[in-house]
Amino acid sequence: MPGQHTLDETESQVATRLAGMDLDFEAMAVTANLFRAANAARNQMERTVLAKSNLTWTGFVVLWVAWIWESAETREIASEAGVSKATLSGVLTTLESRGLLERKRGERDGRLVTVELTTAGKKLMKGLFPEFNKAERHVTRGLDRPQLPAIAEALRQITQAARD
Amino acid sequence: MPGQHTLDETESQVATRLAGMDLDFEAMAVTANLFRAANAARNQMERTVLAKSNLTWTGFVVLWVAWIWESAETREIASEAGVSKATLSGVLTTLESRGLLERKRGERDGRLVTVELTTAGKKLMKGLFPEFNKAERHVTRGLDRPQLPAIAEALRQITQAARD
DNA sequence: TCAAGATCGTTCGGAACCAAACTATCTCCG
DNA sequence: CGGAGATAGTTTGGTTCCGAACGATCTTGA
Repeated sequence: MPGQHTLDETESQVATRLAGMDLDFEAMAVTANLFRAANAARNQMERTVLAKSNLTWTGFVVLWVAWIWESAETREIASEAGVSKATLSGVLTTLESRGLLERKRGERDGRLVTVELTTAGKKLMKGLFPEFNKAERHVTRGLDRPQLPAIAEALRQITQAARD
Repeated sequence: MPGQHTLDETESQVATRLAGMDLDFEAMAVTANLFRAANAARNQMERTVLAKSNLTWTGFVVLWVAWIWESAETREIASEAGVSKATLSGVLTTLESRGLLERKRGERDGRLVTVELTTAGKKLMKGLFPEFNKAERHVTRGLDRPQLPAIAEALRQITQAARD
């Protein structure tokens, strides 16, 4: 497959190309591989799990958050899903039109909108999530099992550090 | 800030909500935090580094790949940047119209297109990348320094495992 | 040599994405 | 009270994003 570089090739090219500059190469390696890993995992899961249900990544995440919290306010969902409220608004419209969730105006506070899965939405998630989890196991299969919690914790630290 | 959950709250809600199901919770924690971390880091860097140069994330990554490899074929760039060739085509048009790079038809193979940064593009990257690296250091500052290479390696493993 | 098939980048249609502007609602305090 | 300001979600305008269909170019094998 010409034109394809291995991870090693890329990283050594980076090292030579940037040699002499005052850079933190270890931090660079962590973030570069963070994005690569997230991207590769996301693509893999879109292809193998989500495509057959005709769901986008964001659509799935939104459904997931609403499913986990039984019922959630939109700004919670936006925050958990990592999208802007503008994006969420559109995605909710899409999912609502497919009958997977419902919007409900807040009764106590008329500005708020609460999201709840429909029966069809719940059914979909119940069937889909175990498959999704299989894919999660698949993409982490190269890691030492006992190492897993430490890696999750390191990633939490990055999330924390990036939030300010 | 009502409607905001901490990471801990979210994860414990997940645990109770999915209790009893036959799931790999440790793999789940790794991937969930992988996406959270990548998202948070990306948003942080877009805001603090890229916004002032009016660059999108993908635009920056594309420039970065072409910069590192001096000159690159589009399918390389698409692969490294983690976007489809369709997306790349549009992004290249945008960046080309801003005078940051140039497309060149392959001479030996008329199907190929090679991308090269213009002087302006090189100058931009030379000034921008050190700042970008500062942000990389920033988002990894919560990690134990000696641990960094191991984390990068774990992320490489995930990338590898997700590629099939 | 020259069709059949592979491979490349672009185009197309539709969803996702965001910042900024906007509407509606609530809160606070004079 | 009631208006000023804060907060919530939607709309708008413009880019990014992808799969699928498409032309153009190269490769292969009879």
